[in-house]
Amino acid sequence: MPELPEVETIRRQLAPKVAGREIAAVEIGLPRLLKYPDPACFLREIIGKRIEKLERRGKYLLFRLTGDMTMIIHLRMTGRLFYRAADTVRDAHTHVVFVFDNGFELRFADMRTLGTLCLLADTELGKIKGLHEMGPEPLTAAFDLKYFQQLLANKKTKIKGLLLDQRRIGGLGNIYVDESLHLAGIHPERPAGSLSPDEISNLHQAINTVIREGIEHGGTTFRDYVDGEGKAGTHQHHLRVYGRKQEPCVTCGTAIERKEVAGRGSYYCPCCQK
DNA sequence: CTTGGTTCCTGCGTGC
DNA sequence: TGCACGCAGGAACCAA
Repeated sequence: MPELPEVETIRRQLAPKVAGREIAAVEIGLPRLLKYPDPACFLREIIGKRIEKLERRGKYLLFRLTGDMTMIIHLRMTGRLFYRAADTVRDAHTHVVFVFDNGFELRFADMRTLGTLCLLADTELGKIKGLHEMGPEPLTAAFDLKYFQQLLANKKTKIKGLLLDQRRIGGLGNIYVDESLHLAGIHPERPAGSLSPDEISNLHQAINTVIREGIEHGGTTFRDYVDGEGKAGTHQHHLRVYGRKQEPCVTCGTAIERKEVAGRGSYYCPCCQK
């Protein structure tokens, strides 16, 4: 499942390839993935546009186009983007193909088809609520300790649920939240407001650490994620708890437990996460 | 303000 | 070997 480090890896890899490319044609195999505008309008607007640069905000990819327009892609669970020569065999579940002016294509493939594509004028980007209302991201100046302290203060909600809320912090998903909580030694069900100042500081640092490590390792390939060339990341070899049910904790050797918290499968060490 | 449930979707693991 | 079932979960949405 692509979270901030996976989407950033894709962005870094695709950016130099798609920047400057003109979109000569688009093949829409599964129209319902185009959430806005309707497919006919989408086609009419995007043909002939050039990609000026590729940006990312949280888990969204932003294709900045000529004519002050932006195409927004969210990969959700199993979405993938591939930059491939037009004469190569298409990957399974390829649903939308952007044909460039240089013999290459950008292909959107998605096994579960939960991913979304939108095309908007820059002035109407506010229509994408998840983007517009997104909180600050780890590793940015806005996500400082003071912001994080205020975020947790007096909150009764479980810390895991709070960390997953994109309106509060942008880009975290299930894997990196579990990793952050383990690194900081905090149980996922702790009420957010119950964390001590030291715990808040440790967790803040842990979030930045796991996100930085995730990016350095080219993302986590737990099941489906691959980058723009179809290559797996390597961070799965560095996971501390996620997916390690009944395996020994890397810190204390206690068997890792799995439990549903905030509606998500959650892994934690019952010994070092209190 | 909050939390919890539902929906979307399909490959795969499990159990019989 | 085959089949039914339920799980995986990001985010929008709704109800309480």
